Amino acid sequence: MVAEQLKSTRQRKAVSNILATITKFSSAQEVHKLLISRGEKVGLATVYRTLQALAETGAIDVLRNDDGEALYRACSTDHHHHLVCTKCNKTTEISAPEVEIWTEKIAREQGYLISGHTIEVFGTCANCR
Amino acid sequence: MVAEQLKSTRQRKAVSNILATITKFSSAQEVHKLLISRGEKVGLATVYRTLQALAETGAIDVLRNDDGEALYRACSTDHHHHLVCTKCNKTTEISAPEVEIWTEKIAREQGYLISGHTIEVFGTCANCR
DNA sequence: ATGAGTTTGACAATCATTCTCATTTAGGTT
DNA sequence: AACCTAAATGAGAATGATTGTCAAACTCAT
Repeated sequence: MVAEQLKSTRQRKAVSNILATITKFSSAQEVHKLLISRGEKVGLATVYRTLQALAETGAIDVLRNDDGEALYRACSTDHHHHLVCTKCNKTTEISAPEVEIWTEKIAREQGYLISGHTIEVFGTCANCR
Repeated sequence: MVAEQLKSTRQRKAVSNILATITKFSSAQEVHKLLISRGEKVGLATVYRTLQALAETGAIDVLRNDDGEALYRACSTDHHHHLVCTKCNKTTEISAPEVEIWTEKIAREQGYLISGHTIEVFGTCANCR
């Protein structure tokens, strides 16, 4: 299990740059369209690969919408969760130390070895009300 | 918006019966295979439709695995969350009043009108360790 | 500048899920 | 019991996100 070294390419920079300007969770398809509309030439498969790679390193966050599509967003690097607007996908990061602790406790009680958890809160943001 | 009345069909009963015997989250495809292997003649599309219908009424729970596939399971009807084994998909229901409260608080602080939330804890169960 | 290993892109291939529509059925009505 | 009509089913086509393929282009240490 050797650590992968990601090479710095024009395409990867473009994806990272776009992500830095978006505050909502976006699908690979959306990111790709944005890139194209900006005049960046990047293949769709490359966008998929880049987003997945970034997600694996923890550089960006992933979640699934109701249709099972993967949505990505650049976030702070420390552990946190999300408050997501179901209308516009706008996202607010939230942290919840107490919930983390609860999670650990529950798992231990049931004999599980925790590998991760998902906590997303969905609703309508102030703007979309 | 008139309430739909679901007719009682052989196929729907078969799906419900199978679900009652499964304690892990299963995909529509898996449920379909199980039905077939039991000699039940049910179309794949019907399994999909039935599972979705059941999920909509809240009769069964849905969640998405890492690949974005929808997984279903018959659960208790009151509000709860899940501890899911990532190896075998075995599931333990958990309830978390304190987390519900926290959820409400956070949303209110951020001006969101909550529509729902997802809390799933993933790990390896005692058997799969 | 060079070479090995990565990455990319165009497009084909997957695969879960949904759609279509002709045929069958459930459940209420005579 | 035969009838009616909306709902449900099934077989297969269609969709659409995601992944695989592989030759060509690129990165980066030397």
